[in-house]
Amino acid sequence: MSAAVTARARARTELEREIKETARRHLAEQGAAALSLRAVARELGLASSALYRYYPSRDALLTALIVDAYDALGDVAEQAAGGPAPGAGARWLAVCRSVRTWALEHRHEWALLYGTPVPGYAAPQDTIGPATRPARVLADVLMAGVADGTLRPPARRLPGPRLATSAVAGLVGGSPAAPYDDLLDRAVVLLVALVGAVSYELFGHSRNAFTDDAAWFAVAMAVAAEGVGLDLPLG
Amino acid sequence: MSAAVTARARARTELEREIKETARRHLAEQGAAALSLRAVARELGLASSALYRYYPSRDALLTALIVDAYDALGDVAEQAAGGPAPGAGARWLAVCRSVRTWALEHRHEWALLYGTPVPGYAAPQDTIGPATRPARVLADVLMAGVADGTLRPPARRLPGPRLATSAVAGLVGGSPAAPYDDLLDRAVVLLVALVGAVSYELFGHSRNAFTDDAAWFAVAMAVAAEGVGLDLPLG
DNA sequence: TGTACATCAGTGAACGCGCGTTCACTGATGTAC
DNA sequence: TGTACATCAGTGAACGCGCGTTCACTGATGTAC
Repeated sequence: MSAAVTARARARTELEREIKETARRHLAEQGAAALSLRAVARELGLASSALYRYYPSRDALLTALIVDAYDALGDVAEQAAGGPAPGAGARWLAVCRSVRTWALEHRHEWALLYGTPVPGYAAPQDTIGPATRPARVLADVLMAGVADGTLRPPARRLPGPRLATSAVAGLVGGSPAAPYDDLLDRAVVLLVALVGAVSYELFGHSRNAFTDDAAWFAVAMAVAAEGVGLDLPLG
Repeated sequence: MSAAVTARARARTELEREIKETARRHLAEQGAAALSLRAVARELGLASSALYRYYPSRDALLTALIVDAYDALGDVAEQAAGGPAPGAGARWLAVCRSVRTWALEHRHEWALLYGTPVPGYAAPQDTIGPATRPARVLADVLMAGVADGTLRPPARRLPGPRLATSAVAGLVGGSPAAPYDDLLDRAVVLLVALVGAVSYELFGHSRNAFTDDAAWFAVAMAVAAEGVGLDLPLG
């Protein structure tokens, strides 16, 4: 047997998939703290020790789930940004809405990405790339907005030195020129408002505060965007 | 013996304090998930069962810590709001800074309040009052800003119906009149931006993004406040 | 094509750990007369 | 002031639970000649 892929290799790939899928379901139902290798093995009818042929530790499995979650969220955001909406404001609003929807459908995965860090767990290198995808999406939308004029320059320049590092500037291919030279410092507020608003709702802090959470979310994104020179098309 | 307070009662009060203090320290060092009754009892030289004379369950102890944390944060925010800074913008910036400072000094307590909800733990009634204190502080600052004219009315009215419920309106003593009639919908963005920015930094998402986290935080609060008609005095 | 050997997935028992909670108990503290 | 009784803080053993990880093993799958 050597038909490019052996039966053993196929079985391995398949079980690898099943393990991750089961783990993801447990994560979705109980949260990261309750994710246990033994429980996953039990459900798959395996000895718990068998999982160590696939992941060297619980943390490794968790890392795989984190990377997948960042990628799923990144896909959703990129797709929304690439939609037909005209202008940076409309595109950003579409991104925000898609992120919120994904978060509502994947509460525990959202918590894993943006909630309290799992104690004792240090995110390894592999997560860094996927984690910056939403920021990249924002960067692209804003740069397009600068290019097509749908991003207003700020009314006045922020005082003091610029604060965004070259890591941030790298996302937009270098620091923008005047009159947008304080754009990077401003822009991260959009990310913070997005993540903050979603977490605020998801973690239960806006309970009983609004008659329509989805509508308020859009308002919040629009209000935050005003400070960045972006007009989000409401209603 | 009945000198108003018996020796037994004094001992009880004292031990109650020690339990909470020890629990709070464990929480601060390890996070909520790692908080264990047995560990607290061990450190105090007690049998673990002894704690049940003081708290009927682990969750009850956790609730006490949550209430205390909300109150500590509320104290800090109220004090900052009552400071000498003139105008709503300066006062709100002072509040934001004090909240951030408290959060940096009490990371796990912040996570307990605004991070991922503890799975299986349902916040009881007792936490609701203390939890709304920061919102009350914001409400007071804004109302003072309306009164003294340091809060700009918005350039244009938000489209659609108002979304804030009467629970929110209650914080400012009823819905504000024109031209501030969409103020409540806008204002919650300040809260979301504050909590969002602090969590973003604390949970590690802004690592390597800024040369000066404290300075950027102020910028972020100022940018968010522009959409609410509030000028924060930077630099 | 057939055989000898190497690889590797999965097993099951074990180690060592810590947890929340219950319960019958003891002995000290407080109270009523 | 002294005695009889009630209250209550704290004990220590036990119940029942689940976890991550290691290790020597077996038997099937794959490979080289």
